[in-house]
Amino acid sequence: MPRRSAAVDSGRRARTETPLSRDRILAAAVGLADREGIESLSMRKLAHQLGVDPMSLYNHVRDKEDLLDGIVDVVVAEIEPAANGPDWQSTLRETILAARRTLLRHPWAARVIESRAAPSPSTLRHMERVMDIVRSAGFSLDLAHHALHVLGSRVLGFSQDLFDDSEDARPDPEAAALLARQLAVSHPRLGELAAATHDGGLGGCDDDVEFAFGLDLILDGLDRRH
Amino acid sequence: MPRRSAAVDSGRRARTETPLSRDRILAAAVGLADREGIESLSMRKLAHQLGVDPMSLYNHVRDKEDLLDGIVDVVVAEIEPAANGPDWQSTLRETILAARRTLLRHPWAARVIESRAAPSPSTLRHMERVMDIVRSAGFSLDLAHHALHVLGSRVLGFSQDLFDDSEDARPDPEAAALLARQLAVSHPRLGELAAATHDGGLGGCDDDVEFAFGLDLILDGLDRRH
DNA sequence: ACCTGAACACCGTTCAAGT
DNA sequence: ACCTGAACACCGTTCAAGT
Repeated sequence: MPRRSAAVDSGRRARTETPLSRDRILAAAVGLADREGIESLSMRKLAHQLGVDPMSLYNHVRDKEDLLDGIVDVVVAEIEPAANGPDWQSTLRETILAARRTLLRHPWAARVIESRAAPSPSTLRHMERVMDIVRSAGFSLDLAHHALHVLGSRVLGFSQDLFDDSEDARPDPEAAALLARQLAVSHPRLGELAAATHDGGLGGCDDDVEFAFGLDLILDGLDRRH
Repeated sequence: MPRRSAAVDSGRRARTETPLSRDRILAAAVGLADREGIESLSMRKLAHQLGVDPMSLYNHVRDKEDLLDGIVDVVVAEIEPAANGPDWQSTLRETILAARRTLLRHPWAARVIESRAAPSPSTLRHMERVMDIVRSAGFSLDLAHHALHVLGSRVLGFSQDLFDDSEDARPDPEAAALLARQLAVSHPRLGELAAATHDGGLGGCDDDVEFAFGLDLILDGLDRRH
């Protein structure tokens, strides 16, 4: 019975609202991933949310891989181009920080980008911008190439902080202190690090500060090799 | 009928061969992932390969997440510690290259490591080694902390080359040349890069060279800030 | 041309039952 | 203590049928 009423809804929607389209599907998929996490993004749930039969999606999307390619392209296209700064460092820095801001809005996106075999059109456009900045600054083709590699995932705004530092992944203060004391026994070098941070755990660092440190270190290194 | 004979086999095995254990399960899982890829690693296939009922695994492993935690720990434990070199740079370099060699043997491992929320015991041991190298070299706690972050996934041997450069992902030469000409129209900076590489495609770079370039750039940068 | 529903071949895991 | 099988609640996708 809910089945039937859903079918009626979808019939109504198809006539009175915008019909199904690839863009509408991709937008809904991004929204679903933002709201419920990427692991909750299934063809079936996505169809349900659009008020449509699961198989209807396949008229606009080849398969789930194609859907993932599509939402990556949508997200990367959100990265706003940076204005030209006084030197290549500041333009490149702003470009990469703009990418980071976009990726922080879609926390699932970094992982999905990594899982794609090839760059999407918007990703190519973004890489082109990065290459243009360094080539215009006079980098040799070879150094520009190295730059693209060493900047790695930073080009797309994520630095691969391997473990979860997020607020809600942190234990409460006394648990963190206990952990730090235990760590100090078996892993003294990590222990002293944990003891020095604000909350006594291994997390608790400022991601923005760490990202900027790494980015500037790389920009400096490239400048010296330039 | 195959069902029944499998049950008999498993009964036989349980008496004549080593019984099921967490270690045996993890070893089989690593082997399965090595041979057929991580996407083929399911609880059901793993049980089948061990000649055992799927649910038997749950006596030694809490759930699939626990299994993934386990195989990450096994792989990272394979990283051999580096001997002390003449300076901290060479010791750290060798430690990170050792990690890279291990991760290259298990191409699926980098992605699984990234998906874990917290470092495994062997990962902590490895990070402890890295921290010990820089602290023994006189790095301040703060700089050592930054170092761990900026080295990022390189500590575990992967540099996050975002897109597939592998041999078999490369198109044939004439197709690559065509792609390069098309790229040159819409993305001139990427086009000139593609034209300059050996096969005319965007891939075709030497991953080892790129990894070493990035690693040395970071080591130099850390040295200057030291 | 687009949408649908039934069906197939998979998943991970709970639970009650066996030894 | 360990193992098992049936069962549940999911997946992605093929295919034949509808409009």
